[in-house]
Amino acid sequence: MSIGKGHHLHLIDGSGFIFRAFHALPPLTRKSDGLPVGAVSGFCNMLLKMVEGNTGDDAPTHLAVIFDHSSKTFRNDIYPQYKAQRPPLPEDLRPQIPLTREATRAFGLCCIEQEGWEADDLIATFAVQARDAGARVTIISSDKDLMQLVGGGVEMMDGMKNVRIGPEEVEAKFGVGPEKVVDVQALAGDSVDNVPGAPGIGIKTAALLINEYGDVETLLERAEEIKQPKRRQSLIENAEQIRISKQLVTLEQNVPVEVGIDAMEVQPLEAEKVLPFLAEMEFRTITNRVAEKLGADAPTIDDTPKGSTAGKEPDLPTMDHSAYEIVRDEAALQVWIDRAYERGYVSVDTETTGLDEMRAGLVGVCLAIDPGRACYVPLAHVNGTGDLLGGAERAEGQMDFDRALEMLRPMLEDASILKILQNAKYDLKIFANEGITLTPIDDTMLISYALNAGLHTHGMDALSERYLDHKPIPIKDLIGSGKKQITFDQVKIDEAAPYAAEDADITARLWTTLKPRLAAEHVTTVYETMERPLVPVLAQMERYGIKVNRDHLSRMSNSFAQKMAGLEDEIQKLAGRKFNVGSPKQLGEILFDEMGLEGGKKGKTGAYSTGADVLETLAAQGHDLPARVLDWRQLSKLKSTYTDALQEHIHPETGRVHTSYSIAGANTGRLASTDPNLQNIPVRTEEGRRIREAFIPEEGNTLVSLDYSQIELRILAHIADIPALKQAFRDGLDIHAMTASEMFDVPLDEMTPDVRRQAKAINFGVIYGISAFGLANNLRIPREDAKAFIDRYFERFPGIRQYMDETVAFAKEHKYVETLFGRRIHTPEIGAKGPRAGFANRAAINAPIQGTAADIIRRAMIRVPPAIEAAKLPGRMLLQVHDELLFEVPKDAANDLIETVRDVMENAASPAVHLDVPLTVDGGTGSNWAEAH
DNA sequence: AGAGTCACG
DNA sequence: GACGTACGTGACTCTG
Repeated sequence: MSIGKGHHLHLIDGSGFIFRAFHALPPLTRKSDGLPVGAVSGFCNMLLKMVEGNTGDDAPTHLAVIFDHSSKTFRNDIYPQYKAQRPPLPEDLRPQIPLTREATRAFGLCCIEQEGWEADDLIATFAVQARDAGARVTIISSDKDLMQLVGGGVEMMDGMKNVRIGPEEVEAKFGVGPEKVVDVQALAGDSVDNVPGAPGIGIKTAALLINEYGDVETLLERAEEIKQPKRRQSLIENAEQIRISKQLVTLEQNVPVEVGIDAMEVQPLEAEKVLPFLAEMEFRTITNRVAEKLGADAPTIDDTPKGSTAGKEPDLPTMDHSAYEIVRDEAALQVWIDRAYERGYVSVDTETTGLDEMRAGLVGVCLAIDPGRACYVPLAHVNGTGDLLGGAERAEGQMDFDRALEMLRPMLEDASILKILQNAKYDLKIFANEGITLTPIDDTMLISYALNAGLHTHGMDALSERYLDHKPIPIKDLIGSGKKQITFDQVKIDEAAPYAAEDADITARLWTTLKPRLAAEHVTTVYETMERPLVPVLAQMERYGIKVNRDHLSRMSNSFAQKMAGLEDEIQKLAGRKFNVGSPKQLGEILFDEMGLEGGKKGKTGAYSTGADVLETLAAQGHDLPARVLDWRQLSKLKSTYTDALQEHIHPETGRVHTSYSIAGANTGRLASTDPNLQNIPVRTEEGRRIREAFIPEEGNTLVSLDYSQIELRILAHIADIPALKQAFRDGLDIHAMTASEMFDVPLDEMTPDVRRQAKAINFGVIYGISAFGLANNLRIPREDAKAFIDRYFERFPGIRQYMDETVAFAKEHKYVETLFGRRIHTPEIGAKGPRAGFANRAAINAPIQGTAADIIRRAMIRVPPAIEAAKLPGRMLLQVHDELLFEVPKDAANDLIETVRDVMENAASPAVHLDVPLTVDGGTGSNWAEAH
């Protein structure tokens, strides 16, 4: 049924309502776990009123709730300051935002939001579509920006005050009719949204002028005629600003909407959808009211307080592999897509031919609607393994690959359907290969990471066994291992399906179990601001890769090989026999048994230790063999790990190297780079630094490197609250020299490099949870001297000792520590007996510092792509190395890029945290990474 | 598979 | 008083 005459469309301004409910209602938290739900409660009451109150002739036939999607819209391109001064979302409101979406869907209502558009633009578009089709439209909102839409069958209703707003009410407010509202707004401006308007002109004057001249354009053309000098001057001087203001306040009525108004037809309230949601929120009154209205039994609400970690496990149906469906045709797939739309969220998993997203092909897609309801959609399975002549033939019983993706695409890209994944970045990249942008997403791996970093790993198998008490089917059962390993497309569909669908099922179950704990354990903000938004950013960086000069690496490899051969000969001559220089065991025997050198220490395995420190000590005593071995080892390392291995990682089609970042690997919040690790490319030695020369920009471009200066020490100065350090950073002093001066009473202008070096080692030592032994080792000084240094340091900076003690005490009490941004790093080993106690204490001291630095650069990385786009720059972010970001940018835009990114990086802590020390960022450019750094 | 070594922040 | 230690990572090689 198409919308038209006799129909009545209600468009509810969801975002506006949430804010009003949040501020108007007293705070309310869910009894069982403290989750703030006041706004959700107010929102549900409003929805209920909508559903209940609309029974007469005036009842809507169609209804949709519209939400703002993100803050960035075309208006920011026109005017970057638009809504820029808005305070951040209150902490108590943030976790409620997704819940209001859920509430809308639970009430069986159409829930709409769309990337790049404000709710107002969507409302305008739908209102005009419905009006033009001959239907009546009521916009439920009190937002004055929507008043321009009133008239011709469109009216507004203030949902809270229950007041109708027609053309008369609009005129009473603006002094002009609805069609002139934008002109008045353009002149008057709006301080809340940062619309500039004409200074000195308010609504009254604006209305006067518009009534006289008709519209903004005519007014500006004839501005000279205005008698009042102030007004005339303001209009003439601010003409451009007024025109921009009009663009800002004018709602877009032609948004390319993803949902049609026909889909908004009102559905009857379904008890089985709405009651479980209300019960889960623990809204007793509303639950009972709705149950009564529907003639259904009200579900029992269990709101006994749950322990912070011992949340009651949801009752999940048992794993049943035979319940999984294999989807082989369009009709069957459509049923699952419809279910996803009905539910509003869906678990998704992909099966592919390999683990490297840049080379893997999509083999099948799994969907799970709820725990236990999952399917597998085979797409590219083959029979057998193929032969030398070409690929194997396509297996029977699969739907067309492209057709399936075209059917899935709208759902996968639909802003109103949440896609739940385990390790979302992987699937995001696989779908990106097919031109599909998966959004929005939730990631069970990252939910677990936000909750449990430090307690366990966050892979699916580990999470399933831990939280679902279920061991998933091992992939090896299907594809084998070692030489006989096959790829997933060669697995028979009937065998693949239970494994594949199970993964989506497990993901759905993990989400049900873990997601509610985010709010209960107060890490929703961590997840929402530093984990979830990072996924698409990293996916893009990884897919883009960095160009590497193969010839450069190849030449270095050859040169290293020659030098190594020479050293090997020399070493074996010195040893008096042939042996494997790469074998620490053989080397130890040569050095300490055969040559009888002093200092041989056996480790727990009974082998001599031949680490660099041992060899260096021997070399310093004048022994040539260990000195040669050190040289050999350096070359061996550079050759095998870098010049050789890196070449293998150059992608045949892109000519670039595509690393993969693990988001949930490091306990502290740091990223880790793998396959290849691009976070440990040599830089400390001259020889090694030449490897960085192989990392180059595309023709006409340059590499830009921006890195935080001393970020961890700055964070330490802030957290431990050390006035002298904070002041030194504010004054832009050499922090190590200043520390040395303070400790050793040497004036800054008499500082020697060696004294400064010692102070630097102490500064770093503090970050690591200093010990006399560690410092002595590092500086190669007697332990007593190291201890004296540390005592002196604590004496001069007493806050450091206090920070260390307090952090360990906090860890002992809570079994976790926290970064400034609320990231929790669990410290289960704290309080252990024996040598592990020291480890745990130092890790606890280090984690808030390292973790806060990691949080800051994560925040920067999330803000960089939109900032680059807002500045209309062509640059791309390529790599992250803990405190450094590397970019590729056309040469003529390099300076602008540095300016833009530096601003983002230096202000990345704001507004969540105000640091007492400035963050400073150094930038450089070059035709390779060595130059740029 | 684990230990040893060494590259980075 | 002894324990044995700098924090966080990943890749490669040897070895059993």
